[in-house]
Formats: sequence, C-alpha cells, structure tokens
Amino acid sequence: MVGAMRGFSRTGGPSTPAPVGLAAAANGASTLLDVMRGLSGCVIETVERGKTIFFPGDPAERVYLLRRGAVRLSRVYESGEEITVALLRENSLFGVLSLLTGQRSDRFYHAVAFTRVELVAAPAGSVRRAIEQDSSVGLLLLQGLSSRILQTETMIETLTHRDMSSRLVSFLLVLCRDFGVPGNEGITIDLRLSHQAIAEAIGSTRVTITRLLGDLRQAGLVQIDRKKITVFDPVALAKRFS
Amino acid sequence: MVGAMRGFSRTGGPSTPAPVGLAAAANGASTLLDVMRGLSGCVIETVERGKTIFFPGDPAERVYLLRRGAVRLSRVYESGEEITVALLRENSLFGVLSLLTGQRSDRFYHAVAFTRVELVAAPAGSVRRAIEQDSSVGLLLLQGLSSRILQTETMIETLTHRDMSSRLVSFLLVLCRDFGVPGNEGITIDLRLSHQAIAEAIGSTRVTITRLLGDLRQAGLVQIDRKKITVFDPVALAKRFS
DNA sequence: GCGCTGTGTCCGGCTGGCTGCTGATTCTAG
DNA sequence: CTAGAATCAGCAGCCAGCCGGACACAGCGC
Repeated sequence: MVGAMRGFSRTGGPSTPAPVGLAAAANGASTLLDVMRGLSGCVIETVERGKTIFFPGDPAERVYLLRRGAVRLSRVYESGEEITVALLRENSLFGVLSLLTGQRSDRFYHAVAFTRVELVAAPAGSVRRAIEQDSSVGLLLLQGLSSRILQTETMIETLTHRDMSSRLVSFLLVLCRDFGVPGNEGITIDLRLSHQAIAEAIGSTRVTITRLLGDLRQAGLVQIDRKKITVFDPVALAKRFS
Repeated sequence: MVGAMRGFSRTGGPSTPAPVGLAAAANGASTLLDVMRGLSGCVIETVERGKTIFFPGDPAERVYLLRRGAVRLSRVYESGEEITVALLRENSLFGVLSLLTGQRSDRFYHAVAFTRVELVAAPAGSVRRAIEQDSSVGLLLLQGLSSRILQTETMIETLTHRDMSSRLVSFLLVLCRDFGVPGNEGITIDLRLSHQAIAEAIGSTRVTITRLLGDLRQAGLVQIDRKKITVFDPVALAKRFS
C-alpha cells in the first residue's frame, strides 16, 4: 500500500532556496504560508481531486499546510466503510501527528484531496528547528492549530445533535463558514458534495441525506445546482433546528 | 452572568516570581507545566467539582493548562439543553481561543470542573511574549495542542458511529485511554459519570444509556460501582462494535 | 455506445427518542 | 447525624425516524 500512486506533481523545493527558516522571521507580520515556504526541505505540491495525500500506515514525517482547495481526512475500517473526520479548508494545518513524540509514528488517517489542492509540506524536524531559531514561527503555528481545534469542536457540536435533520442543517452551516462564497442570492458552498460524502461526514446514510436535502429544497431554504449547494439564508436555515 | 461565583481558590502567582518566561527555558527537556508556571501573570487555581471555570460570554484572555483532574467543555443552548464538546484529561491545554486574533473575543463554551481540579492559567499576552523570548516554549505548546487535536478527532470518530451501542462502546474506550487506571480486574475509568453525563457527551438520552450500559453489564463486559465504570477487557469490548 | 456514479423513491422493520413513574443514592443544610 | 431535597437509575409503552435493501433513471466520462 505504501508508495502506491500518489498523483503528486512536485514543483521543487522552496521557490527561493531560503536559509533555514530565517527568511520569514524578519518581519513579524508574516503569514503561516510564508513561514512554511521558507522551511528547509519544504515542498510545494499539487494534488488532483480524489488523489491520496497520505495513506494510513504511512510514516508521519511531514507537516502540511493546505494552501488552496479542500482536503478530506478520513478513517477507513476493515468493513470497507469510511467516515470523514475532518474537511479541511484553506490555510489549515494538518499532519501534525509528526510533531509529537520524537519517536517515529505512522498515520492512521487517510488524507485525500477533495478538490484540486495546493499544499506546502515540510519535514517535522525542519519545523522544529525553525521554531527554535525563530520564535515567531511557533506563534503562527500555534494560531493555526488553535483554529483547527475550534473547527473540530464545532464539528463535534454538529454531531451530537440527535435528529438527522438538525445534524444536516448544522453541517451545512459549518460548510458555509468554511467553504462558503457569498453570491447575490445566498451563500454557495464551493465544494462538489455527493450525498454519500455528506452522509460519511455526519454519520448517516445516503438515502437519508437525499430525503432531508429534498425537504430543505422544497422548503425553499437551499438550492442545489450540479452538486453545489446554495444556502439562501443561513439565519432562516438555523431556525430549522428541531 | 460574568463575575458570578466561580468557586476558585487562588494560590497566588507562580511559586517563584520567575523572570518573564525564561526560567523554563534553560533546559530543553522541561515540561509544559514548567513552562506555564514560569509565565508572568500566571495563576495556579483549584476548582471544586461542579464549579465553573469560565462562562460563555466571558472575555477570553487566559490560556489554561489542566494539571490535575478533568474539565468538561460544553455548549449551552437556549432550550436549556447542554452538550459536551470535550472531556479534558490531565495535561490538556484549553482556552486557546485567546491565542488567536489579537482582537478581543469571548468564550462560547462553558468550562466546568468535572472533578476537583488544579489548573495553571496564564494571560494570552504573556504566553505570546514567552514564545517570542524562548523558542522551546512554542514547541511544547504546539505538542500540547497537537495531542488535543488527536483527542478531539478520536471523539469525532466515536460520534459518527450510527448505532448507539457502538457509540457508547467507542466512548468507553476513549475514556479508558484518557482516564483509565489499570486495576487487577480491568481498567477503571476514574470519573464519576452519570448516565446523563454520558448521554450529553455522545448525543443520546439518559434512558438509552441506562439500557445499553445494562446490556454491557449483563454481558459481563463492564462493572459499575458507585458511578465508576470498570472495563474488564477493552479488547473484548471493542469486539462489540456493530 | 456503454458503464459508472450519483439521485430519487418505496417499503418493512427496528432502533432509539420521548413520557411517565418508582425506588435508590447522593448532597446539603439544619 | 439526620431529614429532606435533589439527582440518578431502572423499567415500560408508544411511536417516529432512520436504516437497509432494492430498483429505476439521469448525467457524465470514457
């Protein structure tokens, strides 16, 4: 399994062969992206929709920053069932497992490009060194992780709703927050979502999602055009909680 | 609401009035606890079981490290319903919201001491400064947050199980990992858990939990003595997934 | 053209939520 | 230490919501 086709196209190291993580240090207002790009051993990758970024069981040696697109983190069970643990939006950090204990560890999630994706990957050791050499790096990473935690906790909130209707509504609102682009008639979720994908994210089944989405559409709350969902009025939708 | 009884007992600042976050810096092998204790403005608190640490709406200005005990992070709805977003174990970092954007923000969770709790609280600004002055601080905090993320994601996995039986089993295993103390006849979860509390954590109802726990007990998989659950054999329990 | 993936719909069956009640246990205040 | 209050646990019955499986069809890519 390890080493199977990855569908990557590497565009070499950092655009400028920066001196180990000091480039970004100079000004304090630099972004996470700048920092990551400046790391030694950093690689900028483009991954096509549906291709794997890492498999469960792969060694965890790099930290990723999602620069563009969406990534799905999922758990695969022996039964073949697959559940989505997180749908990462732009500027999310992932693969942080590698930052933990010095001892070598393996991925247990499956990371797949949910859309065409651009990401920056840096070796964990390199990240550690950069932090030691430049304190502002640590702060930026910390903020990145903090916002990941908040996102994840919102998702937990979504999942503890008892009835599927509330769960779906709550999930749609999360998606609006993370992937929504405002249009003239509401917020459009910029992802091509199949009912199956939604079901895997909120712990339901395809059929149920079809039914509930149909209800929402008939109620005039959402619109679906070629797998893209538009929420007309998030506030009105939020009232749909049981 | 803000400023209501908190049930705190503050034991002054850092035991030694350390120079702004440099104390812990000296040796690289220091712990998160050492770091936090060394921060300027840091406060060590003891909170009794059931007392609130922060309310939703309180200003988010401090970062907490849970030194001893368990903390429940929950969301309170207008309906009066309350769901548990996280059950934090020892050495968990929380209140990280305050690290984010420089602009002032407010808590949206309710943090309650689930057991008698000892915690270290430091102002966000102080944490930021410490990171800038001592790079090793950033790394430690990062590792703390990383492990929080992994915990949270495990919880998401638990919550996406469709049938309540699997969900409960999965949750019990999480609790064993986080709060389990090995005994001569299995692993005992060192928390006094009411059925209601479990229900609020896994999105179910009190009655269902009662029934399912009864089933597990009758199957000889767990034992419950005065609200403390003992799992005889986690491996056997894990086979209980649908 | 064909196959694949995704959507829409129907139905039977059962899980699990809801309500109401009772006895047990724990907490608190006097 | 005890009495009363509050929380907790267990049980039963009812019913809706959701799952599982199955099938037809639409759209799209190859």
